[in-house]
Amino acid sequence: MGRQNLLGSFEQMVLLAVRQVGEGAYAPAILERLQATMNRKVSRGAVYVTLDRLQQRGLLTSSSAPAEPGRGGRPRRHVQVTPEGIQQLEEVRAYLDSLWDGLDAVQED
Amino acid sequence: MGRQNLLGSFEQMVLLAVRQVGEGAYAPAILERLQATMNRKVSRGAVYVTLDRLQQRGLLTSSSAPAEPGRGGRPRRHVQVTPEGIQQLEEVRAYLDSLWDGLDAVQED
DNA sequence: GACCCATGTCGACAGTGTATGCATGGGGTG
DNA sequence: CACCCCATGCATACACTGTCGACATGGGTC
Repeated sequence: MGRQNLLGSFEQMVLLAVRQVGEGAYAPAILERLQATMNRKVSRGAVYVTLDRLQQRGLLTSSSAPAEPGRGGRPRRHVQVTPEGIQQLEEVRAYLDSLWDGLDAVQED
Repeated sequence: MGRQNLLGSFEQMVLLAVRQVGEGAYAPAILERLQATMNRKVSRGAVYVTLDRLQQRGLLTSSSAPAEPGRGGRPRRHVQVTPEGIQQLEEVRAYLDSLWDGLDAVQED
């Protein structure tokens, strides 16, 4: 069983975007942040599905915000990264950092 | 077609491990490096398959080394990351760095 | 040549990445 | 207040990645 899975690349980015957006983080805002960073289109569905899966794994929690005033729409789903989520983010980063170590200097060839 | 895919987490790690091992990089050595870094078991198959896929995408090249002396075995398959591979590694890292920006400082809450 | 070890390759299946399209809930407008 | 519209969210589908276990191959050793 791969129950010790690493976060995927996109999952990491979504979690990080959630943290960056902060307080009222919800899908559309996260999406925008992602697109701005990666400089390319990201589909809404991709974000929602990833958010769902992350939540099922306990890496983030969500709460339904009581509908925004102004232009209508369904109540927003606010998400927040859990400590566990933060921990996993840091874990992957540590691995990558460790593997990058020493590689920046010598750009072979 | 998702032909503009990001490197997955594991793919990144494999590519980085290849670069770290350097010259005679081949699966078992890469595997060992990976396990040491992640501090957990990684199956040999996972490494080989990933190496294959990465090669098919042109992110690394391989050459069959004329069998090692000493204790027998099949000829080793030496791999090397291509410039394109390096570029993609840097791209993902840039995105992640960008998203991490500002999150280390304030761990309030 | 029987056995063993180091490598490499296959095939299968779960998990992640991504897109398209449907569902829902209010706000305007006539 | 019926309808259209827009902002969100959700569901489905399918390709790509992550992982494993088992099988294949090629040389040493005895």
